[in-house]
This record gives sequence, structure tokens and C-alpha cells, in this order.
Amino acid sequence: MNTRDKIIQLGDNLIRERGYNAFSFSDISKELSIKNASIHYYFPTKSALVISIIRKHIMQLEKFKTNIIQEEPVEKITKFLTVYSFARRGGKISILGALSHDYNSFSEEVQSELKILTDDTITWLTETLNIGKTRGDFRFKEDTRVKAMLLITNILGAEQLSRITYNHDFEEIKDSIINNLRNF
Amino acid sequence: MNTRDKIIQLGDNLIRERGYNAFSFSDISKELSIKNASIHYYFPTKSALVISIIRKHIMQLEKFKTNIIQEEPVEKITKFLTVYSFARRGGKISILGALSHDYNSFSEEVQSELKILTDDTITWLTETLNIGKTRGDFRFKEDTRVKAMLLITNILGAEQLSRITYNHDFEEIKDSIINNLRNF
DNA sequence: ATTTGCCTATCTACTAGTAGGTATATATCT
DNA sequence: AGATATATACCTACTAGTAGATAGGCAAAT
Repeated sequence: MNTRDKIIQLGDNLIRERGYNAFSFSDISKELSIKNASIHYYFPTKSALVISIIRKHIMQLEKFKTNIIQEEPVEKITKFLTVYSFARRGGKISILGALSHDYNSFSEEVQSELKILTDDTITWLTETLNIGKTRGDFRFKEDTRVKAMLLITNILGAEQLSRITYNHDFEEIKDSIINNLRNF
Repeated sequence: MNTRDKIIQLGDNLIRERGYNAFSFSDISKELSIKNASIHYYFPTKSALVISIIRKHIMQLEKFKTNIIQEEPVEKITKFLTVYSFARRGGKISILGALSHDYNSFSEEVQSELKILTDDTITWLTETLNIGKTRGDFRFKEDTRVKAMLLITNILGAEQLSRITYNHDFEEIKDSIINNLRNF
């Protein structure tokens, strides 16, 4: 991995562990044993770095969608939730949860990049839920887009709450989401 | 309102609008036309200030619980959600959502204060849901404590998500939570 | 000869926090 | 009642540290 990618990777981890305002270029440069100014060589501003990080996640979502395209809706949603569950165990939260916190302080460019990632996620979830409902895999009464948002809000909220309470709470909430969808 | 209470009030607003790491003593002192050092007169550290803010919320929750003690479970939950809904319209999120973000960077004293507020909230919700379920007001299959956490996660997540998407999404999610509880 | 990938050195702005001073109000003692 | 002591509510002036960012240099690769 080249320095540029290492910076993105480290920045990504730091944002999802501590938050945008709680990490600095020094945290990255110290870890990589380079100087502060060298990060500015790749990313002129902190905004530029966070945009690259968001774009990485947009591409990862595309890859994720392609990888599971053959699977059934229940399996798709389960794997989607597992990604968050895996990150949570590593002390990290989702990039959406981490960055939404500072949304109002971001430049328009960062905001619109974050909107793309959010819309992509909601759209994919809505489509998957619709297919699953038609097939009879899922049973729910809500409007599908609202149900998709409820899925995301449960994850984002569970990430936050389980920081304060206990980590296993996240898993309990995750299981409950799946059961609720299947209406068991 | 005396200066001490004004500082708490302003700090509370700033945390819930921008987050703990995104506001400074200067933001408060400029607004109150006093000097930075004067805030340190009342609150020696930033931690001391945030503890006072959390304690204010713990007391407000107690007051809220007392005020609606006579009401029915459905009404209690509805009013609980309305508090968040009201804050959201003012560009603010809940103190729980705002502070959970930086939970790992807080001192033990701040963390334990935040745990008290969280436990108080979960406990009250669990009790209220239990009574409502026994009376037949609510229908849900999950363990009641998990259901209580799901309620909170929906609120915390909806606060975050609606920052990125649209504000009216928060209201849609709120209505959906109530309907889901009543199993309409 | 130019680009790449760093470096040193520096800047401005801001952060939380501290030491010590002062004017005013209030309480206590003679 | 008047003098004295103390507490309140600020202030000025400062420290040490960190933030993001910039200018300009330099060695190695292309």
C-alpha cells in the first residue's frame, strides 16, 4: 500500500474511532513516521482527505452490492448488518454515523459527497426490502423507504448507544432487527 | 438567569448543535460578553462543565417523569418522542446522541455521569413499555429492554440521518415508531 | 530536465487552563 | 454606626500546547 492509501486508511480508522474533530494530521503523520507537511502534499486540506475517505466508502458499497448480487434478500440484509457488526467489534462505527455528527460544520463539497453515500445506501436497502416483501421474505406495514431509513437509524443509534451501555447490546439489537423484518 | 446557569445553557446548546469537540470556551464567553477566564471561575475544566450539563438533563428527565406520571403509556411514549422532535426542529440533537459520539475520550467521571442518564432513560422506557404491554396498549415480541433500546436507537439514529437527508424524515420515523408499537 | 515524494522551518489562529489583581457587595466585629 | 474582613464576580495578562496550512529546499526516480 502506498503512502496516499495509508493516509486514507488511517484517517478512515481515526474518524470512525474518535470522530472528525478529534483527530489531527499529527495522529496520521506520527503513525506513518512522516512529517505533517507530507500529508498536505497528498491532501491540501482536511476536507480533501475526508472527501477521499467518503469516496472510498462509496466504492466499497458498490463492490459489496456486486459481490452479493446473486444472494437472496434476507441474506443480503444480514450481510449488510454484519459489516457494521464487524466494525463495531473493532471499536469503530460506520462512516455515516461518524460524519453525520459534524455534518453542519462541513463544506458543501463534503456534505454533498456524504449525501451521495447516504442516498446510495437508502436506495439499495429500499430496493432489497421491496424485492423481499414481494417474495414474501419480509413482512412490514411501513412505507419501504421509511423502513429502509428505520434500518439505518437502528444501526447508527445502536452504534452510539452500545458505546455507553455494553457492546453485546449491539448484537442483540442487530438480531432483533432481522427477526422484526421476517416478522417471527 | 445567573451567569453560571447561562454558561450551562449555552454549553448545552453548543454541544447539541455542534458536538463536544467543536465548541470552545470562547464561543460561550463571546456570547455572554465575559472573558474566557470567567468561565473557568465557575467550571475549572471543560469536563466540569459537561458534568453539570449532564446533571441538568438527569434532573429534567426526573421532572418529565413526574409531570406525566398520571398519563397512559401510549401518551407517555408519545410525549417522550415529542421532546426529541422539538429539539430536532431547533437544529439540536439529544444530549445522549451528542455525547455518545465522544464517549471514549471522556474521563471516567463524565462517562459514569452519562451512564446514569442512559440507564435512567432505558429503565423508565422499559417500565412504561411493560405496563403498556400488560394493558394491551402495545404489541411487540421482543424482550422489553431490547425494545426500549430499539426506541432509543431509532431516535438517536434518526437525529443523525435526518441531518444528512431531510428534516421531515425525522417526523416520518417518529410516527412510524409509535404505529409500530401499537402494531397498527 | 522534470516530476515525485518527501523534508525543514515557519506561520497564524486557536485551545484549555492559570496566576494574580480589583471593584463591589455582604457579613461580622468593635 | 463605622470599621474591618470576607466572599463574589469578574478582569488582565499570560502559558504551553496544538491545530491546519504554507513556502521553499532537496534527493531520487523517470
